[in-house]
Amino acid sequence: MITANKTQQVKSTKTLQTIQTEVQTSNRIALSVDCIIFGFDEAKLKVMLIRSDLKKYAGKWSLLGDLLFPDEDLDAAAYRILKQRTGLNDVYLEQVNTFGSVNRHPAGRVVTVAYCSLINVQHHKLNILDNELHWHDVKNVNDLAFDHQKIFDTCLHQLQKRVQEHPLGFNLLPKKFSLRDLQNLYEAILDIKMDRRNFRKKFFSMDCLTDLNEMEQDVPHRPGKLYKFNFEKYEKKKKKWIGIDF
Amino acid sequence: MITANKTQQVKSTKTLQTIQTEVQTSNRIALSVDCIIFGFDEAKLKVMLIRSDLKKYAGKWSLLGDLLFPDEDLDAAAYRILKQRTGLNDVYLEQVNTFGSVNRHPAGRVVTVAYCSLINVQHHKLNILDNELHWHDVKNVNDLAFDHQKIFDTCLHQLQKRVQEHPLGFNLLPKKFSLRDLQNLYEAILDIKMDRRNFRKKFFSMDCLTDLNEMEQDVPHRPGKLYKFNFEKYEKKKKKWIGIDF
DNA sequence: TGATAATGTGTTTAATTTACACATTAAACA
DNA sequence: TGTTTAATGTGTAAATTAAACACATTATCA
Repeated sequence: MITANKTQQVKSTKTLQTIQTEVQTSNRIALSVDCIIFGFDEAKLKVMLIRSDLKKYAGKWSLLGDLLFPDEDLDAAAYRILKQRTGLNDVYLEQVNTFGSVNRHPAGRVVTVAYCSLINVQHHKLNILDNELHWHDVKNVNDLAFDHQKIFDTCLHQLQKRVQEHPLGFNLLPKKFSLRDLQNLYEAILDIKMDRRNFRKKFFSMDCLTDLNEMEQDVPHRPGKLYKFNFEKYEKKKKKWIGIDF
Repeated sequence: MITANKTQQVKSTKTLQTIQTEVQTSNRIALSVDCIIFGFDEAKLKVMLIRSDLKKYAGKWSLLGDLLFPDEDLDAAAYRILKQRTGLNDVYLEQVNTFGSVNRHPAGRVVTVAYCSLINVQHHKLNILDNELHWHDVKNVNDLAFDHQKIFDTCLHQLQKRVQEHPLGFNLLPKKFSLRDLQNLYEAILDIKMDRRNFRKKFFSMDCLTDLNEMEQDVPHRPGKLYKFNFEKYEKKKKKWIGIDF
C-alpha cells in the first residue's frame, strides 16, 4: 500500500480525439524491459548480471534490459532481450512488476517492466559470449546500479513465493534430476534447510514426478534415482484452492 | 509462460548517450494507468466501471484510466485517478500487471499498468457524481471495452488469491463488522460457500480481530457482535512460510 | 407468546505436517 | 579386497490443522 495525493474530482471522460492527441504528442515516455535471469548451478541460485557502462554507476552490476520498440509487444521485448543475451529460445518468463519512479534512470524518464526468467544453466553455458556478463550467486548480490537492487529483491521474493505454489523450479534443473538436486534447488531458492525425508514424501504425494528407472552417473557417492517432472500428472492433481491463512 | 521469438545474439551494452538519444526521441510510448476499483455492498462484490465514449466501443463499459504524465510517478498516477473518480484519499492500492500488446488501444500504442483498489463503499457512496460511473456486480461483468475484460479477469483472479494470504479484505468492510459480514465478503470474493463455524474458528485462531463489545444495530435478526481488524496482532502472528504445495 | 432464523460454541474425525531412526548401497581408501 | 564412510531410500509415531457436524441461545416477527 502506498499513500495518496490530493487532486480535483473530475466528471467527464475524454474523447477519442483528445486521447489520440495525448498519445501522439506530449505524454509519451520511454519504456524498458529488464530481465532477471535466474540459474541454478553447484547447488546455488544464480542471477545473470552485466557490468554497467554508465559513468554514474561505474563498476556496478545491473540487470539485462533494453528499451521497448513502439511496434513491439511487451512480452516480445522480454523474449528479445533473453534471446540476445543468452541465445536461449524457449524459456520460462513471467512479468513481475513495473517500476515507474520519475527519477529512476539517469538518462531521463524511463518506466521499466521487470520480467523474471528461469533457465537451465547446462543448456546455456556455452552462450555467454560477453565478458561483462556473469552469473552471480544471489546471496552476494547487492548495490546494483539504478534501482536494480529493488527490482532484483522484488523478483527474488516473488520467485520464493511462486516456487512454493507452482512447479516453476523444474525450469532451473536438467530434464533428469535426482531428489537431492530438487531439494538443493528449493533450499537454495528459499534459503532454508529442509528435512530430506519429509521433502521426498511431499513431492511423492504431490504425484508430479516420473521415476525414470535410471541412476545418477559419475557422482562421488551412492547414485540416486533420476526423475523427470510430469506435467500431465501435475495438471490433474494441482491445487484449486489454498484456504484462508495469513 | 509465453513463447519466444528468434533474434540475433548481441555482445555489447549501450552508452549513456545512446540511451539518452533513444529515451528522448523515437522510442517513446504512451503509458496509461487503469484502476480496477472493487467495492462490497449488499453481500456482493462490485467493481466500478465507466461508460466508454469511444465510438468503437459505444455502449460498452470500461475501467477507469488515464495517461501517465511525464513528470509523474507511476503510483501517483494511480492515486490521482482514484482521487479524481472517487474523491477518496487513503485507499488500498496495488499494482497488478502491465498490458503491452501493440494493438490493444484504438488511439495508438498505449501500454497500460493495471492497479487494483479496494474501497469502502459506505465511505464512498456520496462521491459518485458522474452518471456514467457505476458499481457493477462482478458476476455480471463481461464484454468490456478495449482489452479491459482481460485486465479485469486478471485483477479479480489476483484478488481472489491475495485475499486468502493477506488481510486485504478488511479494506472493503466498514471499520466495525460482524463475522457474518466478513464471511459474506469472503464468499463473494471467492464465489464459494463456507462453513460458518469453521470460518469463525479460523479467524479467531489467526488472532487478528478485536472484539469491540458492541452489537449490530438495526438488523432484522438477532444482532451479532462487532469486531475490528487488529493490525498489530496480525503483524506479530502473520505467516512467514507457506510450504511447498501445488 | 410461540415460531423462526439468525448467532454463538463445541466435539469428533480425518488429513496433513512435523519430528525422528534405521537399513541399504556404492564410493573411497587402507 | 574388505572396511569405513557418506550418501540414498523407507517407515512410524506424535502433533497440528482442517473438515464435518449438532445443539443451545437470542432477538425478531407474526
